[in-house]
Amino acid sequence: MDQIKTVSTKEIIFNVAVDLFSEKGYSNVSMREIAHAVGIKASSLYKHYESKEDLLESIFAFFRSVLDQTNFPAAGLEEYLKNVTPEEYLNQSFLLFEQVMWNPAIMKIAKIINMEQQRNQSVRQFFTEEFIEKPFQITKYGFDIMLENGLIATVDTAAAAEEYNAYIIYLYFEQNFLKDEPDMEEIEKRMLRHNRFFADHILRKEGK
Amino acid sequence: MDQIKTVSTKEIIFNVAVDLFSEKGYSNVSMREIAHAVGIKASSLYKHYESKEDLLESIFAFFRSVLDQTNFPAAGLEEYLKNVTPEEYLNQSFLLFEQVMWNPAIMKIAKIINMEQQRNQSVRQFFTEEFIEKPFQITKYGFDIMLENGLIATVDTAAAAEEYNAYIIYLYFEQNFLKDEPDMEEIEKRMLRHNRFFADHILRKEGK
DNA sequence: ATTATCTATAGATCTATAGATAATGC
DNA sequence: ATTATCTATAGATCTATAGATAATGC
Repeated sequence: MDQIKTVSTKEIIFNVAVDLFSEKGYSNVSMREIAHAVGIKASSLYKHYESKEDLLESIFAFFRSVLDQTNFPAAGLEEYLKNVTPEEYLNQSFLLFEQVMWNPAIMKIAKIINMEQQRNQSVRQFFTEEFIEKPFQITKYGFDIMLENGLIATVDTAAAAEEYNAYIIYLYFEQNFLKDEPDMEEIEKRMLRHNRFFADHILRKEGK
Repeated sequence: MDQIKTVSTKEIIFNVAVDLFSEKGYSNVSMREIAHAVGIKASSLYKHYESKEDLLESIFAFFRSVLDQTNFPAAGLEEYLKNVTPEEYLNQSFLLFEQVMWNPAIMKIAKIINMEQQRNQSVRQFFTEEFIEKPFQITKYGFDIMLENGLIATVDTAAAAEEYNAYIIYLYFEQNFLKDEPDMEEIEKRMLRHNRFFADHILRKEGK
């Protein structure tokens, strides 16, 4: 039995605000402009959100909740890694990452955070943790396991993990923050090339 | 015969604006606030700059002129490359890059551009060219020469150049856009590690 | 009956200009 | 004499609230 999902006015306001804030920046979007795009008057917005700041905070809260729900499965990783090549593992990891971070709503919010970082230090801190620190830990952990099992060449796994993730974050910066419209096809192509390049030059054992 | 460099009010306004815009974002800084930091009244600003937008444009113009003046010397590169190791070359290139891009004023303006990208597409385009496209061309050119001369391992120089620069841009993003105060010592340390890691794993010829 | 929207508007703030006054340069 | 600053203020715009009116749910 399917249930029809009706979109509440509150949700419409939320989505319109994400669109406009990500395109023009928080300060350059007025409540009147949001209301007009929704199809109501500015004063009516205040029935749904206490203030403009509250609206922004709810966007950040959504971002937090999405990332909080995302747990990259660490359990079973050891077993899994025995049955794949390093390149396959990297490609598989990218699929998980892609679902979360290369998701349209999240990309827009990341753009807002990037523009409005000075406004909310705790959100920027959260973004840094989720986007830089956690991926580093997970990537290093995977490399450590592969190294222990003799599946990859001897390498400084911390340096390798940082180098590996740097490219991904660079790609996000280039495509999501510097371009009007990210090109998902190009992104996937370049990620696959990155994974192959990295697997071939950093991880591959001599003669293999 | 030394000449004392007196700083004009116009220059003071410029510097104060760069500081405030980079800290709070263009839209969150009022002309009154700038004037107060300079020590004059807001109306007096208009003797020096036609408008707030004009002030921002002059900051972007300064950014353009600094980068336009910077020409990485391509002439003589072939000869130079014969007498250094790949790692030494990368370290040397970083010194040039550091002087331009890891310079306090340029870093602040880059931060403004990052925050206000939606405001001025031509500046963002210029930033992309100078920060991503040109460095890629130069880096690839250097790798090509070294490859021709048999100084490095056989490698896809385009992929290698992109990978190499991605880390540098990532580091800029992390330190200049995500942190309050970039740590120059840490940046140099990590750049040197990056160069060594890259030279060892990507460029180094077998058995060398 | 309750909730969502509207009109009208307060009060703050922002950019920019007009014209008076003070400071500077020859 | 010219240039830089000031005071005063116009005119626009922005967030948010008060209270009236319309729409919705039981």
